[in-house]
Amino acid sequence: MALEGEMVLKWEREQARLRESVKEEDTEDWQRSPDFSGLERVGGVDLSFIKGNDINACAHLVVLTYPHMKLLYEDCKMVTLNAPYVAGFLGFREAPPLLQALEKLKNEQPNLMPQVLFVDGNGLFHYREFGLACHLGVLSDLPCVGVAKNLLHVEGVLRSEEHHSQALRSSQSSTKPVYVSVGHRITLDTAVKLTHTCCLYRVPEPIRQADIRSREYLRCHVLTSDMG
DNA sequence: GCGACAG
DNA sequence: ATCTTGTCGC
Repeated sequence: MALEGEMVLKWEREQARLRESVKEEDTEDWQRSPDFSGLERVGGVDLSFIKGNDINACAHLVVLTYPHMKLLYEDCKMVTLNAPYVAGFLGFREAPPLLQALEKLKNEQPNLMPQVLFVDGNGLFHYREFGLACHLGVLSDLPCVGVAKNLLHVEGVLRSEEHHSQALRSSQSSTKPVYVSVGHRITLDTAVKLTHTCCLYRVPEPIRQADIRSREYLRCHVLTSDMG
C-alpha cells in the first residue's frame, strides 16, 4: 500500500473533484413545505466496531417513518474496511460499505428508499468542505444531513460555523450540542429544522437507531476475537 | 515544539 | 469508534 502521505494527497484530489457535485440547495418539494409534508421516510447510517479491531465493523442502515420515527426497514452487515481512519477523510473509510447497503435497499425494496439520510459525521463543515455526509450524498445522490457529536477543529471554525454548520441543542435535557451541516441536496436551514423534528434525544433518531442496533448486533452475533 | 483532530 | 456500572438527578 502507498504511504499515508501519498494516499492523503490522492484523497485530497478526489475530495476536491467530488466537492463540485455537492448541491447546497433544497431540491425536494417536501423541503419547501413548512411542515415537511410529503416526507415519509428518513434514513440513518452508522458503523460500530469491536474493541481492539478497527478493520471489521457492523454497517447499519435504518429507515424510519416521518414524523413518527417508527422502524420501516433495517439492514445490518459485517464488513471489512479497507482504509484507516484519518481525520478529514472519514468518507474513504466508511462510505463504501454504507453505499453498498443503500444499493441493496434500492434493489430489494426500492419503495422503502429514504427521502433523506442522516449521517454520523460532518458534511460541508470540514477542512475541504467535503465530510462523510457530502461523500455519501454525492455518490448516492440522496439528500443528506451531517450530524457530528464532536467538534471538528477546522481552520477558521467560527467562520465555517456561520456559513454551513450550526451547533444545535437538539433536546431539552442535553447540554452538549450536536453539529449539523449540509451533506447534499439540502440547505443548512432545512437541515437544522429537519434535525430538530427528528430528535427524541440528543442524536437524531435515525442515527441513534442505527447506532443502537449495530451495537446490539455485535453483542449477539460476534464472539470476542480471543474466543475464536 | 506539542497537542488537538468527525468516526 | 472502543475500554465501562452504577448512580445521582429531573
